[in-house]
Amino acid sequence: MEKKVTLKELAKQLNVSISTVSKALNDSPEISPQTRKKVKELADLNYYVPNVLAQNLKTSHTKTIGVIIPAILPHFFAEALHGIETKASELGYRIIICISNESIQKEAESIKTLINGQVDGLIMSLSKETQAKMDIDHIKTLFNHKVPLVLFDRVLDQISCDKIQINDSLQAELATMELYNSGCKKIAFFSGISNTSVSNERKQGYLAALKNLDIKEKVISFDPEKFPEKKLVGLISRKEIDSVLASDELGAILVMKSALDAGYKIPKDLSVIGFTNGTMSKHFRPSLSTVDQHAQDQGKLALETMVDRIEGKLSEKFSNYTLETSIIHRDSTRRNF
Amino acid sequence: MEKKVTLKELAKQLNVSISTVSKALNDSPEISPQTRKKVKELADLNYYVPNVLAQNLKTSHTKTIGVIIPAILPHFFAEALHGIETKASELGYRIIICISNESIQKEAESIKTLINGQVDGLIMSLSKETQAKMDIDHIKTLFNHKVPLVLFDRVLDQISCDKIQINDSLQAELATMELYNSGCKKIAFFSGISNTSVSNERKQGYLAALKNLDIKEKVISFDPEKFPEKKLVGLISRKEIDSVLASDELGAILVMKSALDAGYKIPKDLSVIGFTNGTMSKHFRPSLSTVDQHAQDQGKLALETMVDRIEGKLSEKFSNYTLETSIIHRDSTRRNF
DNA sequence: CTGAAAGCGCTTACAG
DNA sequence: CTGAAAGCGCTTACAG
Repeated sequence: MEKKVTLKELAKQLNVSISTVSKALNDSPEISPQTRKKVKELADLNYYVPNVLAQNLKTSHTKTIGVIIPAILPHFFAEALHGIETKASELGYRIIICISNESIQKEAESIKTLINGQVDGLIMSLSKETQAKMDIDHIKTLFNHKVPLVLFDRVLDQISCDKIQINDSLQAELATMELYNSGCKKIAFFSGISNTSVSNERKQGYLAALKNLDIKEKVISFDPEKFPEKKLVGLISRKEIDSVLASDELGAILVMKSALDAGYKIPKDLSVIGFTNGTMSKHFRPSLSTVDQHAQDQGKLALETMVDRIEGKLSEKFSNYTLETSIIHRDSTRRNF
Repeated sequence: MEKKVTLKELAKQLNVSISTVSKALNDSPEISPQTRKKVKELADLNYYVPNVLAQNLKTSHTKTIGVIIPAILPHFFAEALHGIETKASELGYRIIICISNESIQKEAESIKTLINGQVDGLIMSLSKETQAKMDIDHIKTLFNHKVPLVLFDRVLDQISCDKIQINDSLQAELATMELYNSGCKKIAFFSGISNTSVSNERKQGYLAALKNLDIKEKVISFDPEKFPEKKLVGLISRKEIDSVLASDELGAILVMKSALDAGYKIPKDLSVIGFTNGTMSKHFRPSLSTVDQHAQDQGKLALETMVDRIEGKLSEKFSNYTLETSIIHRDSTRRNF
C-alpha cells in the first residue's frame, strides 16, 4: 500500500501546480470546469482526503470541541454526553472527551492537553473536588489561552463564562411541596452526592420549602457505598419520616430498597422522589417519581452555545441559561392531590 | 489579551533563534543549561504551550485515537468507553468519540471525518445495521488510508484487524447449564437486541446447551419498546417455562418486572439470568444474576492493543483476544446446586 | 553551543 | 484560468 496521497502527488500526476489542485478541490470558480473535473476524478481514484492538521494550521480552527466531565457511568452524564455528541455531529463538529474522575488534578491535566490548539472550545461540568475547594486556577489557564468555555450542570459563580443549568433549588422546593400536598408531613432529604453544587442547591430548595411549611428538617448525607439502612428503617418505624426527597437517582433507589426490604410499602409507608430520570427510575418496582433534569437538552444546549460563541454569534456578555425541568410522577408517590 | 504565544515570539524576546528555543524546550542536550533555563522561564511566564497541530504535522502522529460506538446510553458501552478513556489517559493518548446510533451511514460519516490525519487509529464496535447487512465498504476505506483498526464486542469475521471479544456463545451455554443444574427444565431465551452478532452468539450457545440437555427450545425476540408481557405470563401460567436467559440487561429486567407484576415469585416460579452487569442488575429487587461482560476490561484491552499496534509492538498478524467472563450469582436464580 | 534552512500539507493573496 | 510564493507553528538534520 502506498503512502497517503497529498496535493503534491496529485499535482505531479496531473502536471499542474499544487495551488490549482487545492483550488479545484475546493470548487474555486477560478479554475476551469474541465480541470476541476479532472482533479476530482484523480482525487477520488486515489482516495484523497485532505489532511485536517494542515488545514487547521492554516485556518486556525479545528472544528473540534473538548468535553471534560467528571464521569460517564452515572446516567446523567452519559445522557448529557449523548446530547453533546448528537448536536455536534449535526453541526459538523467533532468532540474529544476527557474524564476527570471527580479529581481536580485530572481536570487540570485534561485542560492542559486540550488547550494546545487542537480544540476550538471546551465544555465542562466541574469535578466534585473543584466545586468543594473552589480551586479554579487551572480553569484560568483556559482564559490565558483564549479558549472559550461553557459550563453545564456543575458550575461555579466565580468562573465567568457561558453557563447551562437547571434550577435545582426551585425544583427541589417544588418536589418537597408535592410531597407535602400528597399528604406527607415528615419529609427527609437524603444525599449520596454531597460536595456538589447541585446537591447543595437541592438541599437549599428543600430547606426553603420546609421553612414555608413550618416542618422540621432532617438532612442525611451518606456514602453510596455504605447506605445507612438501619438509620432509615429506624426513622420509618419510629414514624419520624413519611417521605424522602433524594438528591440523586442511586440515593433514591437505595432508600426504596432498604424500606422495601424492611417490609414497608411504597408509597403507603414512605413516599420517595429522586433526581435524574435514568433507567433505574423507570424500571424499578415501584417506579420512581423523579425530577427530570433534561440531561440531553443540557448537553445539546451546551454544544450549541459553544458553537455560537466560537462562530462569534454571541454578544460579549456571557449567557446563563436555566432550563425548565419537570417532575415525572410515577409509582413512588401518592396521587391524592 | 495578546495572541497565542509561539516559538517565534519567544525567540524574538530572547534574541535567539527559533531552533534554539525549540531545542531548549525539548531538553535537547545540545543547548547550554543557562539558555535552557532562560527559555523555559520565559515560556512559563507567557503560558507557552506548543501547538500540537504543528507538532503533529511534523511528526505525523497525533496521539489521539478515534472511537466509534453504536451508543453510549446502554451500560455496556458507557462502561467500555470508561475503560478506553482510563487507559488512554494512562498512556498519554486522547480520544475522539463518535456515536453511530446503530446506523451504517452515520458510521461511514464518522470514519470519513476521522481518517484525515487527526487520529492515529480507530477503535470500533459495529452498528447493528453494519452487522446485519454485512456491508463493510466504509470500513475498507480505513485500510486504504492505512489507519489501524481495533474491533471490540461487535465484530465481523470479514474484517481483518485486531479484535477483542468475549466468548458469548460459550457463556450463554454455561448460563443455560447453570439454570438447568439449579433445577430448571424449561428454559426460554429472550432477546431485545436481535440483529447483533452478540445476540446471535448467545442464542447459539443457548441452543447448543439445550441440544445436549435434550430440552425443547423456546426463542422469543421482541422490541424493547413493547415487551410481550402477556405472552410471557401465558408461558409461565401454562408452565411452559420455568426460567429465562435474556440476551441483555433491559430484557432481563423487563422479564422480571412482568412476572413479578403478574404475581409470580422470582426465582421460585421463574429463574432469570441476564447479560451485562449494569446498575439495574445490581439494584433491582430481586437482584439479577448475570453474565459479566467485563466491559471496562474490553475497553482497556482495545485501547492497549491499539497503542501497541500504532507503536509497532505487534506482529504483522492480527491478534484476536477472547476475554474470560464470569457469571455473577445474585437473587434471581436458585442456589441448590 | 547556536542558527539557517528545509519541510510537514495545506491555503490564499498576488502575478501573469 | 494557472502558478509561484509566503506562511500557519513546529522539528531536525546540517553547518558553523
